[in-house]
Amino acid sequence: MDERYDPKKIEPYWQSEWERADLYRTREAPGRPKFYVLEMFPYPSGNGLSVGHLHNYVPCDVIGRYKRMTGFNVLHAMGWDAFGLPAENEALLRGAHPTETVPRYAANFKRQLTISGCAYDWSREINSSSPEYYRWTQWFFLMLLRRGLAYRATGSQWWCDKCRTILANEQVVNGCCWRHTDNPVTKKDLEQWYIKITGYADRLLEDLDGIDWPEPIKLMQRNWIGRSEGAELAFPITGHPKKEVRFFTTRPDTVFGVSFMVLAPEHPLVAQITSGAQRAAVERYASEARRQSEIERMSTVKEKTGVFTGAYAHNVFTKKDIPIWIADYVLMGYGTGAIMAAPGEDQRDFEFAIKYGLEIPRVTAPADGSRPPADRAFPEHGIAINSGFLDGKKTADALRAVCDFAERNGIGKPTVSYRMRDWLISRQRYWGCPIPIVYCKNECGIVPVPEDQLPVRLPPMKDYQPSGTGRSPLANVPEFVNTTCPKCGGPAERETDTLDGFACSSWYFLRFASPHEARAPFDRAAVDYWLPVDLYVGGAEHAVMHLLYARMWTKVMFDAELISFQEPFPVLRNQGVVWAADGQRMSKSKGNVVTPDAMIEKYGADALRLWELFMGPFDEDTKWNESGVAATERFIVRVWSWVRRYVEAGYPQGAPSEQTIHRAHKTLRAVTVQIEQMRFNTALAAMMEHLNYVARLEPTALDRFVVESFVLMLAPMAPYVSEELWRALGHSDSVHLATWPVFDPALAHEDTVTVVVQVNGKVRERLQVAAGTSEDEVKALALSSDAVKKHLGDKTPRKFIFIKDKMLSVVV
RNA sequence: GCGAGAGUGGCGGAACGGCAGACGCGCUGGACUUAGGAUCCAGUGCCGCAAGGCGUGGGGGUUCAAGUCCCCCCUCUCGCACCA
Repeated sequence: MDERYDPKKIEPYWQSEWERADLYRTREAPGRPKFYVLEMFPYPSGNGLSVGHLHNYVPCDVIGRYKRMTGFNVLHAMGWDAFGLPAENEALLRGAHPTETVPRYAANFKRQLTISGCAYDWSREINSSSPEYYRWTQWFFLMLLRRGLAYRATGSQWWCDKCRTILANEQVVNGCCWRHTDNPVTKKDLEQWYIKITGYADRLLEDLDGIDWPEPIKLMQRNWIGRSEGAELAFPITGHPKKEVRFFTTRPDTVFGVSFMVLAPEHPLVAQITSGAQRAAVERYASEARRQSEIERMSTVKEKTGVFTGAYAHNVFTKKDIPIWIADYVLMGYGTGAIMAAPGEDQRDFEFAIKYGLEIPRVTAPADGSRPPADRAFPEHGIAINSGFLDGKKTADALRAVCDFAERNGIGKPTVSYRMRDWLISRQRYWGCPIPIVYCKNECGIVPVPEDQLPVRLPPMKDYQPSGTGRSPLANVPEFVNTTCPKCGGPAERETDTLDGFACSSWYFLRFASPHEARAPFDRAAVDYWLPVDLYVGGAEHAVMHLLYARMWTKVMFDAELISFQEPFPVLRNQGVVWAADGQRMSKSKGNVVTPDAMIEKYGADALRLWELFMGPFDEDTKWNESGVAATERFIVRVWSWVRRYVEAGYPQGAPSEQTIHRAHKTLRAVTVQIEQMRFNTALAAMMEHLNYVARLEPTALDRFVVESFVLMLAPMAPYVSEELWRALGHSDSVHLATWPVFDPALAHEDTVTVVVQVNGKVRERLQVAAGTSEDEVKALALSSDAVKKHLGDKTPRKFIFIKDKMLSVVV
């Protein structure tokens, strides 16, 4: 064993030894419990990994290695979410083609993860942009289509007329195009594919209760789904005998207070009912509303605006005709795109009514009998007033009464509305999974590509420019577009849009179970064995979309009887964000990125890993500080010297003191418990504390258990140095195939404890007593203590509170 | 605006309602050294010579006992955006 710890020497050596032994290959092991640990599917960016990314990968690796040592058959694999906008943008800006860059970048990620000591079964590596993979993404899309969960509808997208292409939200900067920052973007209507995720809204909501996820994430999903109960009602439009305004409300009890209605500017009724006199103003307002950038629409300080359509609806409750307005605060995408305005009970309607001088009836009074406030709306529940047959009813009762009335009279019914909308899955992009659909020019219409003809391959394109029509660049490839109809054999065109990248990441966790299965997306037996994922780890930024889509696809597969579980990730944890030393997000443009490569070069991978674990709680944000890596390297050096002295002494089976044995077991207990809880920082602190003690001991005051248990505890966290130390201790098998040491609870138990004596809540004495000492004994000891006597003075204790092995509180 | 999370030494952070500051960084002193940005030893919340007192963003409260529980307020971070 070398005198000096030299990571540059041992890390590459063990790396190649492990590869030679194929150490991390997951082998089927019947009879052993399985554990599937998974990190969120990364996009292999050209910038490579930073030390921030490792804050996810290293902890997962520790869990995987730890579980393996405790007898689990562990699945830990890695793959690439390789389709997507960044690769395409890079191609457009720099001419670097994704078919070349993606494998190169992925290889770089793999290299970085490997030198960082992360144990993946690389034989299971997958890549969502490979035909072997996206063939099955297409297969899933067709399954959704078959089950009535995919449909076409018009949706509007951002459009830059200089790029002559569709823009993603993130490509719209200050209302202008990202490449033409002085060119305002507009909206363009396109026929696109949607996934009917709203049909799963209730299940997605209910099943949150049964999964072990961080509460904030669950809450975000609940808010995103945004279930609200209410009623859908309709009022006839005056002067248009067959037309009515259908609207959703959560407060049907306020119908007697409805003094006007508001439609979304995009509402189809607008064109039909607007009066001649108002037409010009309405059209002007509608087109302005449409042009508004997201930023403008998001502004909360913006004053409410709107325009009268000149048309009236008939409030069937008050029997009054009420004006119909349009306003951009009513959104076409929610409910029916129309509202009944109850300005007395809704603050937005109130503001609108004030501004345009509309009537503000008050139909809800506070339950305490006071009057509603005059200067604002009263949106809380209360008692119905000025409301005909509802008068005197509590809000909840009035609500039901209106629903009953509406149902009896055929003007509406109770309804549930969701904030969540269907998933727009079409992308007008080249670098994505082609949508396996053909449009027949004869009679057949929309025809799915038969499964045996999958995959629809992405054609190689050397130089792709936008089509200029809003279709993806694929529209420029005649060999791709022109095809024959699978049904009638006649001329047909292929769908040129590609699938949203979230489609690829909605099922990848299944693929790792049988990554090379060629006849199906996955092998049922392998999925039954490995899934669901036992521990899923990723950033909170994926709280909603990815996790919701993946959950929905899982439920669809369950319904299709392809799998036997309904939740893909029963346990989810979020790692914290590692901020750069300057407090900003690490990014190449800010020049504050710290790479694992640089840290490994300077301190070694083990030191980097330990610092990733030690720098703070795994799930909390923290700031990068390089001096910590130097500190964990020092820790490793101290372990090295300690073990080396023991090895050089001929690893004696010495005579450790009772205290040494106790400390070894206590540390082992702490580390075991804390790794299970993913509290790596305190686990490592316990090991440091233990080392501070044992490092002073002579080798003859140690034994194999004391030394080896330490090396074994270190193994998941610092795999290289622990392998080297393990071999130096005379083992011929890898430490990573060894078994996690077991602590003896009796030995880990404290024999002597410090019992604190408080007088009136202040600590006045500390007594060293045997664990389990009785209250009477402690009391006697305490009362005979000078310090306690001094603070008691001549007062008599009134009360004693005794917590065994902890404290005695004396109240006088 | 709504929702969520967080405020503890010079710094990162520990702490089943029960000894606040584990562990580490930094700093101070010392040892060993030609040398030290190496290693080892000691010290290190604040005030105080000491006894002791004060301390977990601020203010109240519950309790024998509060960083931890309750109420009000302040600051920061993240997420969402007029959801009828």
